[in-house]
Amino acid sequence: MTSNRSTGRPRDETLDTAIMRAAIDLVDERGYAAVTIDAIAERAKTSKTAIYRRWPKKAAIVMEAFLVAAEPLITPPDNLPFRDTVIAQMTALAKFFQTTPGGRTITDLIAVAKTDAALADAIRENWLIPRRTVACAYFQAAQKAGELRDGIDTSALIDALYGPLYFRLLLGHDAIDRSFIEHIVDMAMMGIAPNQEKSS
Amino acid sequence: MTSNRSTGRPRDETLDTAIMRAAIDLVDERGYAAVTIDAIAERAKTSKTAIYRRWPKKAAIVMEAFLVAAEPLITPPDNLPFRDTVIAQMTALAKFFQTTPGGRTITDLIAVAKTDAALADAIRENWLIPRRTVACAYFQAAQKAGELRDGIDTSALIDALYGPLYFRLLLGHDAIDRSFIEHIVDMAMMGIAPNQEKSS
Amino acid sequence: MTSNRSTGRPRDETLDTAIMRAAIDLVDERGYAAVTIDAIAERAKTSKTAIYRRWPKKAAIVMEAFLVAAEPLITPPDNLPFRDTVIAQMTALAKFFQTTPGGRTITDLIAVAKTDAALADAIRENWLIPRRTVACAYFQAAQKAGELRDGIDTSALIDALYGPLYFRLLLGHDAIDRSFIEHIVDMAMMGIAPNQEKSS
Amino acid sequence: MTSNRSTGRPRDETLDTAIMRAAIDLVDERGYAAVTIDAIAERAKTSKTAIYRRWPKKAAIVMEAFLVAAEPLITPPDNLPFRDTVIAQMTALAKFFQTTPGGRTITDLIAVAKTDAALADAIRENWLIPRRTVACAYFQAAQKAGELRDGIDTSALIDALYGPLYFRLLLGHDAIDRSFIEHIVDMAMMGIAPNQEKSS
DNA sequence: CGTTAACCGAGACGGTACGTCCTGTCTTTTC
DNA sequence: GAAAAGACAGGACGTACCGTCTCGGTTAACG
Repeated sequence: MTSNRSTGRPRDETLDTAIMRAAIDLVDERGYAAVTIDAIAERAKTSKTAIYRRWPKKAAIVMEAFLVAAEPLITPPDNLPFRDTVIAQMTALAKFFQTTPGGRTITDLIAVAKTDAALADAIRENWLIPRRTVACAYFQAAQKAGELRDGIDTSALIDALYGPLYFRLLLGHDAIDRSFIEHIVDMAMMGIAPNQEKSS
Repeated sequence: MTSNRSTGRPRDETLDTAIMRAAIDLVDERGYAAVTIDAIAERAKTSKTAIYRRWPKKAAIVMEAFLVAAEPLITPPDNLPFRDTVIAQMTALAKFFQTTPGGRTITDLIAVAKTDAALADAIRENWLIPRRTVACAYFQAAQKAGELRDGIDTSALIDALYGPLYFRLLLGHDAIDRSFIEHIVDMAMMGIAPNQEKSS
Repeated sequence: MTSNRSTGRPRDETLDTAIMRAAIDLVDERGYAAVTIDAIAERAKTSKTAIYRRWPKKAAIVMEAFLVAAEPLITPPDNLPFRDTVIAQMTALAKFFQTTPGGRTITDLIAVAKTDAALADAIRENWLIPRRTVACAYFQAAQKAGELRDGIDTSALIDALYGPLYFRLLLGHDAIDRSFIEHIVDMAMMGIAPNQEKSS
Repeated sequence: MTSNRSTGRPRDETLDTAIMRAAIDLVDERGYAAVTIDAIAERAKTSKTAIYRRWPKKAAIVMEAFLVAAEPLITPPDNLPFRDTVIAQMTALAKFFQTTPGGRTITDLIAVAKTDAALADAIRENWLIPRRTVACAYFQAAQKAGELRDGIDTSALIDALYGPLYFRLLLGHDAIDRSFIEHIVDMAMMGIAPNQEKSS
């Protein structure tokens, strides 16, 4: 046990959420780099001390706030057809990224993670891997059910589907809309589907 | 011609390259965030003045240095078969990203671009779009030659191929090796190839 | 009471004096213009932040340091004869100017004050006027006691006595010694003394 | 002979005056410290090069400009009474200091001279000593003519008269007007005049 | 029911980098 | 060879944040 601290003034737990709320709002308003700890403290009507007592650095606050803001893991419903399930999942993710303060934050975090190994680990372990695990399970089930041809690397498949989405999100060179998602899925699908024949 | 300024001491053009060289080396050694303008000036044996006369901020120096380093990368598509050509291009890009100082820099630039609109524009216009244009032309030629089935959005195709690559590059959750590239290409290929037949 | 600020970490008051000490020593060693804020911070073993929190500019630091150094200089006029009192005061001032770090500083301050109205005000209000007020009171008492002839403008008298002293101090064209002070006083005295008669 | 340079483009002698004019005007407008060499060059519609070819530093330009602007040495007319002559000389000096750009500059020069020994020398040799020499001669003649009592140190007398004037000029604590000058002269006079008697 | 210990706010602390400004020198073309 | 234009190295400026610290003052559970 790390601490069974019993005496002393207990932490004000409303502060945790107030700080994360302030952090994620400010990041959404100004962009990650332009947000200072002082500004977060001011917005949350608290002090730097209270913040540093909870998190070691800005990235950690924003990371936790992002995870809280993120939708809980959704296991894909089994009843829909394969294509519809994949499109629904990708659409939900795109919507989260594009319409919520928390979602817009992930790109900043990914960006900063390039110079912050601890943050990179946190993103992978708390965001990426859980989602990949779910997706992987779904695809392997589909594979077993004969919906995917043999020889598909499910890990590469996940990247083939979600990679383009993150790519446009991070580079911003083109829209992430229904049409784009369908194109990506269909291009993958027809390669994934078994039983295809080709004339050379 | 941008300027026909004739009087006054001309700029020392060796300084331009010296500064960019220093910048990109330092970024490679210490990481983008840890590099200061003073350090660049010292490494390039010049002064901050000379640097600020040329570029408005660190990102601009590094961006130009990156572009110079990446210049020789554009290889005209050769006469190989479609699949080989695509794999060769992607492999070359992956190699640039992973083995050269300039290449390792792009992720930092993409990161910073999230809070620097001018840099984001610069990346799109000077790096991304030129490459996409070349790729687009290649794919459209292939389409005309009957190597792609109808209905393929070449823009989405580019993202389907390169998106996964950038995705792993930026998130670092898995390796970018020969096998991965082949998986991505093959998944795309088999959906792209015309004349396929499927039994549902 | 200047402030009843109660919260927050209190200022380290030893820093105030350490900074002023460093400032005035450096000015004495190198001359006002050659002293930098960084050098003061280094000498005082503190940071620029701490200095700028207290004073807005170099002149303000040095001004306050000068005043602190000059504080003990104000000696109440004693019971000596008029001429002796005046000579004693002028000698004390000359000695302060010529032999102490703080005293040598005043000329630099007067210099800078020519392009710094706030400093000029500070010098007048905190240095010049207090001393003139004391001197003025002394001369008016003497006037009442019949030691000065009527029609003497005490303000002009002060300038007549101290003006030559500052003049030589600032221009440095000649020595400020006992003999000079006596000459000045005697020239003034004989014009000031009422009812004087002289035999050639 | 220093140089009988015959070849090459001759110096543009109008530039000398243009630069000095610009320098002294700018000092008058903004104060010595706020004037930069670049600003002088711009105002004089010339370049820094041309300035540095002529003078080694800002102080030297301004010093020479001041001397040019200063009235030529005036030997006091013999025909006036002693008191009138002295008052006329002091009034002329006060007027120069207070109403002309050049005159307002001297205080800045004296100020800067405290940290510039070469300038201090220049001021003494080119401004102060010539004037003191003339005044000294005048007072010694007066002394011989019996207008001054014995034992007067003419050097101290000059300081007693002009010191208060420079003092008010430099400190700016009070006006330099006709009344002030008369007070100073009269206080000195009555001490200087031999054999004087006073009623009441 | 007082002690105790951690919390809270406010803000000072040492430190680092910033981007600007000025200095005095230099390098080039033009006159 | 001077003039003009402007680039050059160097160095101080004053500002902004960082992450740490020191205060006076809560706020509960423990004893």
